[in-house]
Amino acid sequence: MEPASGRILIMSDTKTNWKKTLNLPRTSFPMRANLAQNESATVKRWLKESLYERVTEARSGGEPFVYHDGPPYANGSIHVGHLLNKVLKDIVFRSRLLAGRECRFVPGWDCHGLPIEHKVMTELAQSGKLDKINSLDEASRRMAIRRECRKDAEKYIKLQRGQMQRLLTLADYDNPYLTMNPAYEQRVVETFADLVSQNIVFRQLKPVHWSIANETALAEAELEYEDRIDPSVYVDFEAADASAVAAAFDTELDQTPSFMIWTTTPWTLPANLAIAVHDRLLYALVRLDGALTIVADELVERVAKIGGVENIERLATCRGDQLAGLSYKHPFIDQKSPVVSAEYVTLEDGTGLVHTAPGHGVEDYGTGLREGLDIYCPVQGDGTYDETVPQWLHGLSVWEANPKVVEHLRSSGHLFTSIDIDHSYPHDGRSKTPVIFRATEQWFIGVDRPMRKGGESLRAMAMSATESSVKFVPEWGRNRMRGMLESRPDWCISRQRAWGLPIPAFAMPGGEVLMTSASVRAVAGAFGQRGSDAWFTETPAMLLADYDPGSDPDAPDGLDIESLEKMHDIFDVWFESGSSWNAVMSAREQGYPIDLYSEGSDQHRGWFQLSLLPALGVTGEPPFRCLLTHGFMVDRNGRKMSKSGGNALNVDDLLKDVGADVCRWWVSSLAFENDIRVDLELFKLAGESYRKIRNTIRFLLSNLDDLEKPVDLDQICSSLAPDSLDAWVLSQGSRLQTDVMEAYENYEFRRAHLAIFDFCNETLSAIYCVAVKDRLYCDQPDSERRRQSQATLFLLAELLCRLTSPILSHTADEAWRSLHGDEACVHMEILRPITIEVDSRWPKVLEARDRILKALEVAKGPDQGGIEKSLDAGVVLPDPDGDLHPFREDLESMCELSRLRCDAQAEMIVIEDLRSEPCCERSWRRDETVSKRSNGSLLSDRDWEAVQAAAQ
RNA sequence: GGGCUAGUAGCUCAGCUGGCUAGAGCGCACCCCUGAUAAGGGUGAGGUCGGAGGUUCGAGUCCUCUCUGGCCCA
Repeated sequence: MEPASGRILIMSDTKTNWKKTLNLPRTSFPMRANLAQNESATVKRWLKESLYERVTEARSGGEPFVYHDGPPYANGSIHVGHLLNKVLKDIVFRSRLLAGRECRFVPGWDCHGLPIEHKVMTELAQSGKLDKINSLDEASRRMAIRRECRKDAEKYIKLQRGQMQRLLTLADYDNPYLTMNPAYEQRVVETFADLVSQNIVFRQLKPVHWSIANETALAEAELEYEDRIDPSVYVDFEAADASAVAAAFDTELDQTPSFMIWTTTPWTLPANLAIAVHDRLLYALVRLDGALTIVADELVERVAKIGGVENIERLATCRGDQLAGLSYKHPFIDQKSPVVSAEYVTLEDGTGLVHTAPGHGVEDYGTGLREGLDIYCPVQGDGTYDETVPQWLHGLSVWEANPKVVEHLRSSGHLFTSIDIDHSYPHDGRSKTPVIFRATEQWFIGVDRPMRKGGESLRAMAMSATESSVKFVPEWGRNRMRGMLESRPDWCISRQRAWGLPIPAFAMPGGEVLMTSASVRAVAGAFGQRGSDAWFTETPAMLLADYDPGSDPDAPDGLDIESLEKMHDIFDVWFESGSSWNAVMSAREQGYPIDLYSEGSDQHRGWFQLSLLPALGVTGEPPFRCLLTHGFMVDRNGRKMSKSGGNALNVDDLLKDVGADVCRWWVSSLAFENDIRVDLELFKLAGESYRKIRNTIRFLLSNLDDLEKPVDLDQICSSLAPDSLDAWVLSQGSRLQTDVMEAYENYEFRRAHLAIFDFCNETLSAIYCVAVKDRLYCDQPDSERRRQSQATLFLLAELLCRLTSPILSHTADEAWRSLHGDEACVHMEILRPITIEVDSRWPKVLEARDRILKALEVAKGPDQGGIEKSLDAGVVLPDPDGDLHPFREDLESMCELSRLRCDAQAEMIVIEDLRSEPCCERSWRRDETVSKRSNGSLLSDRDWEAVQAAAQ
């Protein structure tokens, strides 16, 4: 743009390349992180340098923080959920180390259990090896399976360990805990021995979810509910005594009525031992197309409609309690059974009269116990009937039996009607086959049994611990835990599989069982020495070599070790992981109770609760002081993620694509207690803000090239003038440090993340770095002003490296090494307090900056003068109190102005157009001191002096 | 079906015990810089706070119901 006419135009006589005379940024710290490649090198270097050992050693003597890793299952590749979990834990661990706490982190893996065994069995079947294994004797067969399972677990531990390390997590990966290690197994069994001594372990016949495919009892956690079509049958059970029924209804009868029941599992009818009614419900005696039957009064019309009945004739009604005590004849077995009352009878489905088979249902079982019924279960482990059922059902599987039973009822005239229904039915999560309820002998830990020591029950102790002595993050975890404890049944700890830790019980010839605290402890010792394989390879006498019945007060009478036989149950894997506070933390003398357990919110019922119960039984104290939970991953539409759903993200790809530090930065940005939306886009977004941090650090580093390092923090802080920009930015840094460390302390990683981001984005990038660019680039290299800002930049760089190191563990280390040389490692650092005096008028200065920037924006308008660059502008700033004047020079830099004048008389900001004034060729500022120099160039005083000094 | 929990700008989130014209960052639009340059700076436009009732002088914030998700159970 041409200057206005009449002004003096000063032109330079030279065409010097001034760029060469500037102190421009230089650094080896690249803008492009190339994380995928460089992070792998970092992982290797940390391992080579034994970082975990060195840093944990260096922190010994600090205030202890006891942290315990929950074991993931050693099966398959890690998924995004693991990524979240492990990164959160690593942020906790590293931030505690940064705070100078003594802390260790032992990673662990859950190795036993059905999922591995099922997979191994499937693979063995596919490769044709299963037939050979099945031909072995039972002990050898189990050993063969166990060997395969162990290999499989080891394979995945190795894979997952590599993946977790690739996430830049720091842990004692050389000495992890594995639930299949002998030392671990010993501790688990010892934990069990303590519970046995508390008198709360017992054996009982109980219907359990039974997987026919795997021939084992299943825990709730192993079930999946899926839709399934079953025959829904309405069956007439003929009353045994018509006159008794007539009396109950207070009427007269001309034929024998039936009780109509409803079930979707006709195969359980051979085990029917009762009909349950509700005391307070009203029941009707009705004639349905001529047949006399009894149904809940409210359901008569619905039932009749389902059966296609045309004529409904209500004869009488009575309450359920009138029916209880009557009896009926089984439709195809020669027996009479009672009508009983039960609270769980509802009018939602069926007829209001509930078919009760105590061997095939949890509620039925409860009723059976109360009414003194047999817990009768004619179905064997393989899902076929035994010899106690009618001949025509012998040997049939329950699924084959369903249509046969229906047909039989139809032909005998007992079937009112049958329709197929589609309903939610429990399935074995692994084999995807439907499960049945079946009564079997199982081992339990009783949650309501009084313990020998103290007389309290586990449930009572757990409730009280939940109420008061455990901290929950977030707080609603307490409610959740409480609700789950209130409703939990006795803990069934036995499983009928090969791949697990044997429950050390021995059968005596008379049917009695040897399992005392001392005998269990003896077997634990054997496991510790020889591993739990010993159960399959050794005799009872060998396993009990250290057991002396003579000194065991609980030993059964007439015990003869030689005549014992090993029993075949193994522990629920939850009992193994639930003993980790003992098998890992106590065993390694890390302390008890543990300061923090942190897992997904599903673990309220899982690991948290199942660690709490054994620990209370053994120590009387909860194993943890604080429970931290995170939510679950959902896809971009908020739907759950699953491998089978096809919406899961592959972690290996993610790491290749965006890098671990970006993933970690993303994790730190989450409100992790809620559901977490995961999508590649969101990682890319995190990548953008990661780059902002990286570039800010890069700017700091690149201006330290010619600075003598290190810089003494305390010396700089005490030498800075409180009204200097450097003092201001360091005071902001000090506050950042306090905020971030407090956020880390309280597991508010998001707060730390935002504080760090805002500091880089606003405090540094937008304000401080912009302001000091001119002095860094144009001042003489060793000018006091420049050196002071460089020292400040150095301290800021160190601060950012330290504060980001728990999150950006690779990048922070990379920057630290750029600052201190390749031998250094930021993760060895602890924080130091920053004390600096700062002028209290700084908020006013920043507020003035905002006003000036807005005024400049207005001045851009074509009708307002059209000054588009701030260096073309001068500003007159109202300063009635003289508060701003001391900051004049810094404020000028912060707004990138050529001139700023504070004026006590001015009433509003005035923008001066300086475009007609000479511009310094080197600094591009329109400074008052710009003039033509002896070599013909146009330079300001400062720049002219700098050029001359450099020339010497 | 039950317990716990979430639903605020396109996105990620703040909004404590009810009192503001509902905030921030990213993204977006426009502009500047080209000596942080596959960078940097400035300004600005975006919301009936899932929906419907109710309590209150006043509700994103309390109550009831409801819709859509998540975890754990049945």
